[in-house]
Parts: sequence; structure tokens; C-alpha cells
Amino acid sequence: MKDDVRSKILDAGLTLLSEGGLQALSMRAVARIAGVSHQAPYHYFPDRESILAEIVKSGFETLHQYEVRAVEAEQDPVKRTSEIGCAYVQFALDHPALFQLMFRREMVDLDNFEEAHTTAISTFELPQSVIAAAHGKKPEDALNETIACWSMAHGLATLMLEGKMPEALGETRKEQDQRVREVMALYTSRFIAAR
Amino acid sequence: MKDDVRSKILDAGLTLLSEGGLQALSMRAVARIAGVSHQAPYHYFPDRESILAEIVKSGFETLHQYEVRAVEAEQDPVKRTSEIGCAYVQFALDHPALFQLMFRREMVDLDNFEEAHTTAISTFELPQSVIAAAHGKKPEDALNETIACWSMAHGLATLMLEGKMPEALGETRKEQDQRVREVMALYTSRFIAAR
DNA sequence: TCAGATTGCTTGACAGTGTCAAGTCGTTCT
DNA sequence: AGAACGACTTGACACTGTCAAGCAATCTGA
Repeated sequence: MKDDVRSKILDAGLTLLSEGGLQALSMRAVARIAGVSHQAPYHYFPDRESILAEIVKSGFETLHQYEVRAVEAEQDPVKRTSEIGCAYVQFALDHPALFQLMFRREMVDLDNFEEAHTTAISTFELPQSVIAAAHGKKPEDALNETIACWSMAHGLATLMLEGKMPEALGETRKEQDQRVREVMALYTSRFIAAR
Repeated sequence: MKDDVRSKILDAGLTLLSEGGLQALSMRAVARIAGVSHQAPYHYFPDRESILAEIVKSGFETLHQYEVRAVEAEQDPVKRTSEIGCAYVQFALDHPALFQLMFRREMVDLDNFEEAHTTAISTFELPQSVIAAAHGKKPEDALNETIACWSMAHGLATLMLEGKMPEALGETRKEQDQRVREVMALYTSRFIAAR
């Protein structure tokens, strides 16, 4: 394999993230796990941020898959809206450190990485069209609605990951999913009320 | 002053946070700015996290003040709800690095710092009672509603700070405040629709 | 065929970090 | 006077990201 080391480096990054969290992700550790010298990664990437950007890009691709699956499972635009929000939170709970990495500018500034930036944007567009449909609007006219719903899902995910939610949120993952569903439904319930 | 050095250390921390962001906040830098040796801080605090916890505590106190001011400016529970959400986001925009510090468990795990934890909880209780009033419920029966609203404000703040919001959100601070108001109103609009 | 360039790394060094351990110096207590 | 203590300082260690140089194998072109 030509890019054997390169992909080993990225794999090592993902492994460290999932096993030790964000703070375990150092470039020396990545090299160690990939079984190469501490400078080998910089042969393939100009700097640390470029390595992280590649990992972030793969993260947004996975998030996009979560969203697509949620949308495919439902037809009704209102139900789709709450489902896609749940999918977002579930992605965060499934990949906590990766999620944090994806949304910390001091780790990766997406403005400097066009590819990753484009991938990130695509995870925004699908929710936008779903939410717009729920409101009976065109996507470009539903910016505030998209932001409101996205913020709610993102805030919920962030606060849960950081352990800032009251314990009452549920102990098992199943209970948590249920609670997330209830909370997201509080956004979509405005449609029901408006009918 | 007896606690001269101690408060100089905390001040130095806040200064570094506001001037250089989270990544500028190192204990060596704190000591440097406070004009003491790199080990002096550990004479007053057992470890790095304890210093940060004290800073975080002061942050939650300030956040609480923002909330109180918002509630005092409005009587109507529904308007209060969106105002308190705006106040939350405004605090984050006014003190970006402090806000990040307050909500990152790997920086400060509030479970280990009872005082700071209590202060943090108090910033949750005021919104809870306001939101409950808007719903005509008792605070303890409005947990989901509180979480929904809090998540929205928190997500909005986080995404804005991390530069993840579409540029369309507004360039000047005044435009941004207006946009935040519109978005928060999308949560409270469910009350209006329900009437 | 064989010098020279390129590829794919490794090794070494440097300044920065948090923290453990020990040292210093002035005051205070006995 | 001497011991103890408070308020630090100094030094060291392992860790980090990154700059610089080195080095063996492979490819290129004459």
C-alpha cells in the first residue's frame, strides 16, 4: 500500500479519540500508535491541524450518514425534523470526542480546509431542507428556523457530553434517547399547536 | 493585603482568558503575569483545576447577573423566557473564553468543586422558574421545557463562538443580538400559537 | 551504467507545558 | 537562641508540537 502509513496515522487518530478522548489525541501518541517516528506524520501533512482536519472531515461524513438515515426512516416533515435532531444528538453520544473536535475552532479552523468545510456545510443543508419543508417554506427562507432547531440539538448534545445535564435526563442510553426525543418534540410541537 | 498574590493569580487568569482566549491560559503564563514564580500559584491552590474552578465560579456569578437583569427588565413570562435566553447568549459573546472554560469538563470537572457547582446550579434554577411560569407549570414539572430552551440558547452561543454559524447571522454585534432574539422567539412562539 | 535527485522516513534539538521535590528567606512562637 | 512555619523560588522531569538535519532506498536521465 502506498498510503499505508498515511491511513495508519488517521486510524490512530480516530482510535485515540474514541479510547482516550480529546486530550489523548497528541501527534506523538498518534505516531506511536501508528508505529512510526514522531515526525513521520509531518511527512504526509504540513502540520497538526491538517491531520485533524482530515479526521474532522470523516466525522462530518459520518454525521451526514446519521442524518440521511433519520430522514429515510420518516416521511412526515414534522416527524423528520425531530428525528434528524435526535440523529444529531445520537451521533454526538456515539462519538463524543470526535464531535468535540469537529466543533472546536482552536483545534481545526475549517476556513483553512476547503474540503472539510464543504463536507461540514452538507451536514447543514439536509436539516435545512427538512425543517423548511416542515414549515412549508423554501430552504433559503427558513434560516432562522434551521438555526433554532440546529442550536437546540447542538446545545443538547454539547451539554450532555460535558456532563452539564441534570442526572434526571436518564441513566441508560435508551432512557437518554427517549428524553432527547421528548425535548426535540418540544420544538416541533409548535407545528402541531399551529395546525 | 494578605491574599494579594492569590487574587493577582485569579486576575491574571481572567486577563489571559479575555485577551488571548482559552489557549493562552497556561499556569506558567498566569504566574508570569501575576509577577511570581511558576510555582507560586500552587502555594494557594492544590492544582491547576482548582484555580480554573475559582475562575469558573466567578463566571457563573456573572452569568447569573445577566439572567437577573433580563428577568427584571420584563414582566411577561413568555417575553422573559426569550429575554433570559438572549442574556445567556450575550454573556457568551461578551466573555467567549470564560464561557468555554465554564462548560468544558476536561478543564474543570464541577463534580470536584462543590462551591462552583452550587453557583452553576443557581444559574439553571432562575431560567427554570421563568420557563415554568411561561408554561403555567411548577418548576419541577417543566424540566423538559427548561432543557429545550437552555439547549437552544447554549447551542446558539456555542455555535456562534466557534464560528460555525452562517455569515448571514449578522456582522455587527447589534445585528447579531437581533438575530438571536428572532431565533429565541421561535421557541416562545409556540405559546403564542397555543393561545 | 551511474551520478543526482526525490521519496519516505528517522534522529536530534528546542521552547513550551503541568507538576513533583527541594531549597531559601523572613517572621513568629517557645 | 533556636525551632517552626509561611510564602514563596529554583530546579528537574516527562510530555508536547515543530524546526532542522540526516540517511537509506528508489527513481530519473544522460
